[in-house]
Amino acid sequence: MARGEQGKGAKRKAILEAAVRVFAEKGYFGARMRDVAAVAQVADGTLYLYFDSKEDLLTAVLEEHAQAFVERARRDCAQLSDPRHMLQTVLERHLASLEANRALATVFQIELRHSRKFLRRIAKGQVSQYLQLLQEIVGSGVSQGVFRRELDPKVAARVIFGAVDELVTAWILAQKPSGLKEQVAPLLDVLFYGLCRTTNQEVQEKGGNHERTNHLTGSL
Amino acid sequence: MARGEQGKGAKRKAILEAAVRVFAEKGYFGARMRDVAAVAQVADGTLYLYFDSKEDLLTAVLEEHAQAFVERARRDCAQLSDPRHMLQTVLERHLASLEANRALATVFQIELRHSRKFLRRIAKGQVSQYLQLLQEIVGSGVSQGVFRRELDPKVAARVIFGAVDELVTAWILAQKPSGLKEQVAPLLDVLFYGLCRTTNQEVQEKGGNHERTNHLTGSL
DNA sequence: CGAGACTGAATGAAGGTTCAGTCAGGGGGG
DNA sequence: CCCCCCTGACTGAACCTTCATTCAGTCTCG
Repeated sequence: MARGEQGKGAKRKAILEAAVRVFAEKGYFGARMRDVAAVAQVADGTLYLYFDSKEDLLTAVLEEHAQAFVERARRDCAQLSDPRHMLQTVLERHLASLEANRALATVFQIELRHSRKFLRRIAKGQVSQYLQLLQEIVGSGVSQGVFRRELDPKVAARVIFGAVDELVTAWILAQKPSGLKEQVAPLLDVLFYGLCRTTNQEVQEKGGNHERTNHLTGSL
Repeated sequence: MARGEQGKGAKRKAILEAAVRVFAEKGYFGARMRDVAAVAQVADGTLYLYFDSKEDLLTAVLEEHAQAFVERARRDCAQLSDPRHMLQTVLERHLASLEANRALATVFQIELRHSRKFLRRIAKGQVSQYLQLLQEIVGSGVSQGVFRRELDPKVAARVIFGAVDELVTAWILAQKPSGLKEQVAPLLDVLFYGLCRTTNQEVQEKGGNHERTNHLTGSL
């Protein structure tokens, strides 16, 4: 075996990468298995040596990337104690990893939501683990007294997730691919401090203190 | 003419409603035109007397509902002066109208994201108008001094949109359709006041003041 | 030579769209 | 007043394209 240039899973990996590109470009239903095969430089039938079906192929793409992401995010968080840092790290990773692979990002933002079937399957698995992680971060922030006591961690986690998700979708749809990582700062600013001017702040801070975004150096 | 029981556009309307139901149940690509025809109690060919194609049918569903929604939201806002009230009203309407028609909500949350093509078309139109409205609300909040000066209205609008959107998607995917409107309060709580405990609040308010949510009766 | 990886033309199902026909109403002529 | 024909909305069976998937065969390595 190992006819190809490299190791064993090389062909499988090639197919997965081709799938990301083709799914990203045409969408799941618009993508032809033939196209995937062509991009992977493989015969049509070969796809079926590695994946049971088109659906299985998409699922594999989604699950493997999502799983890797959530695992890494968890590992990163384990090293930190301040929930604000955790959130920053996780969101930075989230945006950076999608920014690094626009095709993959497209598949995640668009194809993942394709049908209730896919959404449910993935939502039950990886995405819910991601939400779970966010929820835990919020929860620990609350119990540490860093985050507000009144928060509903479930809703807060969804707000965070939805916000990042929306930024990514906007980035995907934009023709001029501006930076994504750069949006972490303003995003965190809104998430941490909200829209409203606190009554207490009403008078203080007059100057153009636009560097509120650098919160992580202030306290703690 | 007017063979049907009612007025002219009755058949067209029936088809649109049927389309919402079928698209919601099976997804765009899973939906059969035959099913739509059957639900609308109309022959297959009749669909093509009113709509050019399957794609045209989905587009019509999406655009007509979205347009109506944005228009109403704008009208509502025109009656209000406090941007917090505006936000509350708009989000309440958003959640309430989708809660009232789960099938429509499904189409919006899932089918709208089906392909870059649809997403782009709608995103350029109705959705961007919605984002525009949110951005204006944030902007006026900032200039009125109700919202923080440091906000990036564009990012803030996306955060708001993403948050609501995510709540709706979660609701769609949940098998037990719990209330959606009820989530407006905790949502606004997070959006208005953010995650972080303000340093000033550190000491004050100890009691179980879980009614922070009732912000709209406090100041202003 | 055998085993297994790989090929790609052939297959069969599916389903969007078409279009030749049906039918109900109405208007005009007998 | 009745009948007949015309109009056009409506019908739905058939068409035809488009793929996902299969499998009989080829190729290569050990």
